[in-house]
Amino acid sequence: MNFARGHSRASSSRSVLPHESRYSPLPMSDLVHPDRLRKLETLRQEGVDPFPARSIEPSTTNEVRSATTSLEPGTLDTQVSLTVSGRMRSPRSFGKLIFIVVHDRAGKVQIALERGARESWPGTPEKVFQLFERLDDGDQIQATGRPGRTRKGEPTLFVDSLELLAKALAPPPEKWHGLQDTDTRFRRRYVDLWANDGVREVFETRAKIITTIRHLLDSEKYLEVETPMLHPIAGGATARPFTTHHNALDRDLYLRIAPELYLKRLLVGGLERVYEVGRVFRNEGIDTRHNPEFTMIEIYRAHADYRHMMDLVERIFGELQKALVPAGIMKFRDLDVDLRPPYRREKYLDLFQKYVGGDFFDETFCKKKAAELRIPIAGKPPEKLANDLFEECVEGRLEQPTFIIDYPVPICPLAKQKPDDRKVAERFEFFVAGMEFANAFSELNDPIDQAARFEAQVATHDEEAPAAVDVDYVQALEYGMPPAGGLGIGIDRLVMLFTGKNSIREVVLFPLLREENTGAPQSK
RNA sequence: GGGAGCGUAGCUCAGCUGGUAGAGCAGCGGCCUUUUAAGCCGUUGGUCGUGGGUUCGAUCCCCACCGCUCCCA
Repeated sequence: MNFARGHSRASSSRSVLPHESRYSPLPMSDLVHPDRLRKLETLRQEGVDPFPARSIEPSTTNEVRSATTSLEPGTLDTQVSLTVSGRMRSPRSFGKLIFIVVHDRAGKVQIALERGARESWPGTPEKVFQLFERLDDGDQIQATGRPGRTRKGEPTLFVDSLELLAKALAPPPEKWHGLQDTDTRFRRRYVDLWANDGVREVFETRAKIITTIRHLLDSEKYLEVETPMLHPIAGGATARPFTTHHNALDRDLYLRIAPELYLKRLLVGGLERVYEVGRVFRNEGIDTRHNPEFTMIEIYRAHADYRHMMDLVERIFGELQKALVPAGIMKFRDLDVDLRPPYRREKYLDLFQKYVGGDFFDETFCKKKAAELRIPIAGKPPEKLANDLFEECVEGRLEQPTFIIDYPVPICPLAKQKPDDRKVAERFEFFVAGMEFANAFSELNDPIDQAARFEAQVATHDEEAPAAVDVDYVQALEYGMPPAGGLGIGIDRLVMLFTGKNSIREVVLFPLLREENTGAPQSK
């Protein structure tokens, strides 16, 4: 789409391209700036490659700063020569003195071109000033020079030599406000990451969350595995799958909606403690809490049940809290959330009684209450309606970390019943600030029971139910799966919590967006 | 799915009950050796999201559509 617009710009009266015959057929975006192209051409004519093949391994901006810590303002250390590379921002020219900020992965540092010699230093060569005339805000550059401090004390690299590493033909966003438009931010995440403060930190935190969990599980002797993303039958959760097609096999496949059934096959295989961090795909709407592809971690442990998984959640959240929220208490959506374990454990039916004000299994009560709350009743099975009441009346009130335990059996198709109370299943969900973060149960391992539940699911012909019974999975159970606890945690939500972001799009690097569009009506 | 708001220069935003558009930053031409949102003088740049309607005349009013944000389901 940009291609077409690029063409139209190139052929319009306001052409950006200096040598139209040479450039206009190229599918450049319309962000390419004519002045920048002109400078690029000038550099080429002067024998400077605006996109050189390589650069040297530089010091980080941090290391340059460190080299200045013991220096007095207004001095520089001529005994040291450092090279720093990155994106130049905010060039400020005083004619004989130029300041530039260089951004790299570690942060930023100021560099200075200074015309005229000091006693100890000959100053920046004239040809560097000439090169500067061809540079623009946003270019990738590499500077070598002496660490020092300005009169105001700002750590600064005083430049001996300067190279262009890559010309930026598209201008960067405004230096103070950055990119504000959310849509553009996510479409051009490669700009958002350096043009807006705090964006990169979100993804650094994201990586830290995942490695923290990995380290914990590895230390507890779990094996990290990778199971198929292409599934013959989309099972292990209730959701509509994406469909795809394998040409050689001439067969439809589904992108996985959960890794669960493969991970439990591995329990049958004797691996006993396994986990997988990975993407799952659910063909549903897009909003601030849902992206069609998102990241889950699922953890299975043989000879354990849901109580062990609750303890594991406390260890995981405890580690994350220690690593990311040393104070223990953090703000999330105006709530002060205390993340220090242990966490409250409340029975589902008790919470139902307390907040909904009746009995889960009392259909008459539930219908009356639903009508009061204007929750749609039509066509819903009684347990679904009762659970809707629960979600409406209870979940939002669970501000501090809370385990909801012992769910009614009818809403737990994959969990074992409690031996001493057949009405409830060994299942919990973990809530913080009204949001669900984990879901776990004592896993069903009776192949006969499992086959019957699959069949019942398929018989509903619901769009979110599997289209066929996963006979291979039932067969796996026929070989005997040890008693096991299973746990799933939504990574994106975790990142939202620990970075204080309200939208999943803020914590996914490239969230799915609608097609970019000129606004013209679509032909149907 | 429902409600509210938004879409104007590369970026951030103004634009009064309707008279075909402005600022700051960026760019370009100057001046400037201590800035860090540098400053000063001058200046280029717009299909006002798209399409239709009302009107002598629409960025503004109406309708539809596209996209984004927030709230609700």
